[in-house]
Amino acid sequence: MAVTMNDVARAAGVSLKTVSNVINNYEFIRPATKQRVLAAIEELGYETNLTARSLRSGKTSMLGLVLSDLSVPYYAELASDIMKAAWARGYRVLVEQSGNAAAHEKSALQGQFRSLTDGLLFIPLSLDAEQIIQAAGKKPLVLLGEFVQDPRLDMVLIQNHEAAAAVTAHLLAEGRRRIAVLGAHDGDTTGSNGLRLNGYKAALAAAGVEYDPALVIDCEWRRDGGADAIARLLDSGVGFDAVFGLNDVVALGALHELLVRGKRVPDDIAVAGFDDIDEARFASPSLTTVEPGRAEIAERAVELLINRIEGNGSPDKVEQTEAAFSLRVRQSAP
Amino acid sequence: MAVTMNDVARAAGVSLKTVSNVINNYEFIRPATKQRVLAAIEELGYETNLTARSLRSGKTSMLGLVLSDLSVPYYAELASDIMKAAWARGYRVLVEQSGNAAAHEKSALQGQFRSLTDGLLFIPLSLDAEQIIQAAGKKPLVLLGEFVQDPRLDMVLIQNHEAAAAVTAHLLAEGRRRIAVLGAHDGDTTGSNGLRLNGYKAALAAAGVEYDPALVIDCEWRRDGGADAIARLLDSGVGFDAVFGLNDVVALGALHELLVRGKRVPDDIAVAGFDDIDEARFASPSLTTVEPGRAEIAERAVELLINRIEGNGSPDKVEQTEAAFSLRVRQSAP
DNA sequence: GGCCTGATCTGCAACGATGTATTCCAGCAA
DNA sequence: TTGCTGGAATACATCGTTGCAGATCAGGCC
Repeated sequence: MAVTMNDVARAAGVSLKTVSNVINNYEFIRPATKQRVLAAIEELGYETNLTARSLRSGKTSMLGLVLSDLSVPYYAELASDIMKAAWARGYRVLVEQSGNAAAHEKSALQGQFRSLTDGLLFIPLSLDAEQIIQAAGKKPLVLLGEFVQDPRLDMVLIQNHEAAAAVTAHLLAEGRRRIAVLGAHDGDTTGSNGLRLNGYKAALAAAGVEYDPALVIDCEWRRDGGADAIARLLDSGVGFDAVFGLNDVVALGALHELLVRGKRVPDDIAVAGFDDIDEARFASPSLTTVEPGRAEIAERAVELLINRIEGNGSPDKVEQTEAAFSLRVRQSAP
Repeated sequence: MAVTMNDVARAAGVSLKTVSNVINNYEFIRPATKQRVLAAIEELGYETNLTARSLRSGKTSMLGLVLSDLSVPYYAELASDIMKAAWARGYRVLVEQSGNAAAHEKSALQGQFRSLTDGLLFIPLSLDAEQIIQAAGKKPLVLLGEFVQDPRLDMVLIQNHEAAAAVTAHLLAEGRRRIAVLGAHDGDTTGSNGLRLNGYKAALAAAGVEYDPALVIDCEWRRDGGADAIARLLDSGVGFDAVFGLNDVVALGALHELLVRGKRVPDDIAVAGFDDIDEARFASPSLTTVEPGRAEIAERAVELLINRIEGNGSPDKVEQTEAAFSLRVRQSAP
């Protein structure tokens, strides 16, 4: 079997507990003893059994990350950043794909998944704040600001409204007046879709341009969703001179379909997205979009969660921070 | 604190071990007792402590997945598939990003990461077979057939050679004769780069077309790598009428740069890739590529690894399977 | 010398589950 | 009645660590 602390202790001629103390950097250990223990560890090739440590200490040094699906580029890139940030602080990340199913999200919040982690980073898509508060246990939980907003929960937010307004304002400044929105339903007011739609409306209003519900097309936030949506819009005969995809893959799907249909981008129709995934820079034409502060979100969320876990900071004060966004103007909407 | 088996046992008026037996579906339990225990579990909201179970049983029900970076689309999509396949069999996946660093890969093979998992799925990029065998412990290990090939190791392979040959043959059949290759060095013979390059050479030879080392440009397997590489090629003045990016992002980076430079694709230059990431279908023009059997790879690798873990199948026989690939002809090289 | 202090190290219990061995008991054959 | 069988439940040890309380010992001070 594997080498245990007991073996190391025997080899070094000290007690098991002293080995434990050495490993945990206990202050009062004679240098000579420490050397002896470290030598024995080296010689035997001892590795701490993390499972046993977890059981005893009640900590797993793992953060849970709940998102819909890693095959969504924005989430994959965010997950990568989060894992690096966690790694740098001595934590690992266990990813759970909810597939955007409410039941699955709920089980991730309370089930055994929870017991494997010291805290959760959660990108809710189906559950609302009330359900989250209901389902969540006592362990630290930080929401990543996509859909849900609530004063009772720690979260790191995207400036959905402001960023969407900035994109829209940019399109308006270019002279576009009929800007289609893909990925929201006319009535939406909450969630990323609603918040971004409202940002869009606000920018229109600020520019004195009339809001036309016929330009708002709902779709799945996927490439094929964007392609379908723009196809429907084209077929409907409603006129438009720009497209704002509420995320990049929707915009890219739409861009593809526009080009297939022989539209010139940006000459006939400008296209803009939201997320600034790596792909946006290399699309043809490259995609104008908004960078929501992904690196900052990952960094802050991990930091906040770990502070909660380790009991740093003010425990009673709910922390809500917003990441800084920035517009990335590229060829699709120069 | 959390509810333990002991609490459940007390509530149900049975011994702790009986609760354990119920949970583990032990055969001989009176239905009435089982009911009582289940009721108590329900009432108290008991959840198995997986850490304790792991310590006692020596199994974590977690698979490790070591890859370079989740922000690489192919890996993200593969990881998503793998997680679903594992989930369906009652396992979770713990992802470790090696960042393509040998030291990091090595530590993932032997370090504490290993002790958290029952087995490892490994996509080696820096280590060779010898190093892997040296570093790997006794726990099950399945390589995902990207770079390394060795008769001593379990693995699920991509048909790098054949698939690359198929792509090349397709370009040749179109009448292309000067096909640039991006992502390999002229001398490469091993690894995905070498194997794919060899497939390319074989297809050229089969068609009686001369191999020109000047058309082989090495680069990082990233979008910007592909863009840089094609820029260098264009600047060098070497003539070419097609580009084979050894993976999709390289091809897409090249495609972007070609269009920026005013080349018409596919009229002036055809472009093909390798991987069939979702993005390939929606690029403009859409990217001709080869689907390496990603879903099958994920499924088989997980199945094989779990069989190893659970001791099914023939333990002495090294398992090596190849996934079926298929060419996806799209606009960039019709 | 006796006592106190603080550095250093040790022993034991405990985290929450499972494996093994054992007990208990009803049913049935002898 | 006795003995046996096998279903059903249990007791106890155990996985490898860490927390806690305590033991040991040298040095300083009265």
